Amino acid sequence: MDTNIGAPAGKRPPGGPVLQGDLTRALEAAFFEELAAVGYGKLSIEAVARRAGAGKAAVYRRWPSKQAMTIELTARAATAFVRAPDRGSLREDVAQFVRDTMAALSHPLASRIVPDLLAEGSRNAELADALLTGIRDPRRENVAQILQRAVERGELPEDTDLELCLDFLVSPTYWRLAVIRTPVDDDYAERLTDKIIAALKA
Amino acid sequence: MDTNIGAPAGKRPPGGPVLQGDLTRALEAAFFEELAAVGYGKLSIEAVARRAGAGKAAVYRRWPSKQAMTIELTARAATAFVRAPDRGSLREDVAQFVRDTMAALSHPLASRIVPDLLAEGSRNAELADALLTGIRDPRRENVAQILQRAVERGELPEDTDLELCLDFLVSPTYWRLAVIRTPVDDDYAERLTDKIIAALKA
DNA sequence: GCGAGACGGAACGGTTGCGTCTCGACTGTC
DNA sequence: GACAGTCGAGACGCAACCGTTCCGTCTCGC
Repeated sequence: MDTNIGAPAGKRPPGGPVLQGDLTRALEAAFFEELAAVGYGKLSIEAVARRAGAGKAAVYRRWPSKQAMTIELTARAATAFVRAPDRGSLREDVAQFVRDTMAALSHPLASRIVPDLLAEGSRNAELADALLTGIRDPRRENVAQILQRAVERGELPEDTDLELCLDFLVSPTYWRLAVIRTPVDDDYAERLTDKIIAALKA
Repeated sequence: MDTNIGAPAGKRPPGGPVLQGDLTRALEAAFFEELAAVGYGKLSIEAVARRAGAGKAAVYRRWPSKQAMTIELTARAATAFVRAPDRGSLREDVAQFVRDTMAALSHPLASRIVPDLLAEGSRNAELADALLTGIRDPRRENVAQILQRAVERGELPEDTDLELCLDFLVSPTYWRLAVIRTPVDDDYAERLTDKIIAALKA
């Protein structure tokens, strides 16, 4: 299974001791697999090391705690998915955004990990902060650009309610793939896009 | 804090030994509080008993396991929120549904517990089954009635995509209150209703 | 007011994970 | 080829929780 969420890591930290990059990557993959398998609450460092075929010390040499490991790795993984280039029209921008979101949430690990971390965020302020600034804010900004471009093109009215429209752009896809976990096809994406645009314009 | 999610319980099981109803209710309240505080994965029977000021045996006398306790209590709590009476028009039906959903998800315990259990459901098939048949299916049926009534009134076309419309009815509210956890006001509910209806009709 | 049994509390042996530490083995650099 | 540092493995003491069992007390229905 593809467990490579986000960018690979080399030897880190830059000025510190030389850790084996292969092992670092193996630990990162093991972390995400374990996180998807048991959830943040029951995730143990021991299990991550075991899954990677490593000793516990190899983990503690790289990250001081489960929370620090989670924050660093998820933040890095999330930023790999941020971009929303201008495709010329609101219809195409939204369609592409929906496809991108579906692709991200169709990842078998991501669709289990994301809801779990969000739920954990409601009880763990530091983790919530990291998720907000590392994932929600950049995504939100990108999505806002889609709407702003549409306003400039005259496809949406000047007084468009950005806040509300942002919710509409993401929520149906998230609901479908990460909450009720029902698979989608290309046709669904098309029909969903039509309805989203109708909502944005209302 | 109001921790009374769902209906109260008397002495149960009906034909079994006589358990103290007050204690049963205290244990149920403690269960939901603990579930909201630490999540399903880290919830321990010891902590529930401790929170209720009871011995562990008092819990095990009532429920054989954490999973059984969760399934019984959440299913009971959820069915307390199921109804969608005909209010005469699609606009009013949707507005009421949005208000009901917001009220349910604004409960400080529910907004933490629901996402947590849904995330847990992705790794626990039995729990997922219970949530689906106990919560999703009845809710889904009720929401479908709103749409069917609208079709009969001629407010929606005959070939309305029920599946897709169902997603649109719930997802923005869930997203807002349970995922990004941003409070809403009455005005937000009104504007949200308008956009939902625009999406349904598209 | 009697007896059954539920009550809070505490202890049982067993499991799991914590974070630290110590092995001997291996690796990469100079 | 010497040496510093990482490697897998796992033992360490500590803590939490598991589900069960036993106290002595108290509550309830009869």
